[in-house]
Amino acid sequence: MHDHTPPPPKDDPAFAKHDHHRCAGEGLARAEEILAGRKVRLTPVRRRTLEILLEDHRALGAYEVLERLAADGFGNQPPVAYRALEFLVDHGLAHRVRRLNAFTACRHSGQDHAPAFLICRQCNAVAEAPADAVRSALDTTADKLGFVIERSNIEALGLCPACRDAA
Amino acid sequence: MHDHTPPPPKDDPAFAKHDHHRCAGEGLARAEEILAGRKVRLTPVRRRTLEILLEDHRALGAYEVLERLAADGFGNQPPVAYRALEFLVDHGLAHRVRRLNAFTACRHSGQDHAPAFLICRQCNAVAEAPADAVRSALDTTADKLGFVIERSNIEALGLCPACRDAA
DNA sequence: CCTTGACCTGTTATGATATTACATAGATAT
DNA sequence: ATATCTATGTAATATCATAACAGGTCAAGG
Ligand SMILES: [Zn+2]
Ligand SMILES: [Zn+2]
Ligand SMILES: [Zn+2]
Ligand SMILES: [Zn+2]
Repeated sequence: MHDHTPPPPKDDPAFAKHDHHRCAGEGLARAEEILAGRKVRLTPVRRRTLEILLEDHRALGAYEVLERLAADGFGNQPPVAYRALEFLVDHGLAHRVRRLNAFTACRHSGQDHAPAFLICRQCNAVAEAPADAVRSALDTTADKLGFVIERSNIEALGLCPACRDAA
Repeated sequence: MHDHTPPPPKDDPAFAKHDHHRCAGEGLARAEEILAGRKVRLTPVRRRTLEILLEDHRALGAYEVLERLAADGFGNQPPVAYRALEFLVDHGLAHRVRRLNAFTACRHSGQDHAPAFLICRQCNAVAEAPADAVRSALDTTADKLGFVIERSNIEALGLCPACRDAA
């Protein structure tokens, strides 16, 4: 007789070793595809901002992004970063993580969308978890009160698999 | 022949006319009960802060609270408000609404807890919706990735029943 | 009683996050 | 080429939040 062990957890790229160079490259490529359809431009600042966010599966504060941009020869005043970030968020290429007052690259540009964020308090990794079930539960809840949801943010703080094991 | 219309939505107090004087009074009374058990004090500033939050089913920014406190003869520097608010949040008598950088009185002190917030973008009402189903969906989602949730915030922006009807 | 120590309040100063307003430059369309 | 729209840069300011310290209140233990 053999055990029916539960299926091993499927790690999110944010929490597992992976070919991140490729991961980031794909993010950028997908962004270009998506924007090509719309009549908007992925200008140098915007592109660079996205690259910066894609470097890591973390969320960066606007000022952190700004420093990087300034170092790359772009403007060094807050609106430079905030505008580029707003553009990315508006086009679904990045998300704002309210709990952290920070921004993170979207890892599912175009698809799915309406993620839940899982934030590791130890290593600061931010994963975008599929949230269809969560959204649907939330919609049902709101519906019972006659409330119409337009936008929502679902964010959880805790420990990623690696940091939990290390503890 | 009669219609089987779906059951009417059960309004949250935040969205419906109700005896708010009583609603606020109960909030304060419940706070006293809860704190009585613990060895902490509901000092004048703290009590007044809670009263201010209870006045309305809205979320108030810390500086808004501070103004009110100062007008009542308390200190007029940010820590005065932030400390009182932190105390209330720590003891489950108020919640922080991250989307608004603001605080709202808890309407279910002691009970349940781990609400989802429904924020009306029109009238600014904030309702605390029961979030058990949502949390459970979120836990399941996190579990699949091996992530352990410690705290989470679930907030939705949209239109309350009244404002939706008005539109 | 009166000292001690915990806790609370007040104040100063500063840090962190975000937006408004305006000027200039670049792209697009006629 | 010119008008128009969009994007960028900068200055100034608004908004949100915390650190550090000084003084006051109060209850417990001597
Ligand atoms: Zn990656
Ligand atoms: Zn981690
Ligand atoms: Zn009420
Ligand atoms: Zn409303």
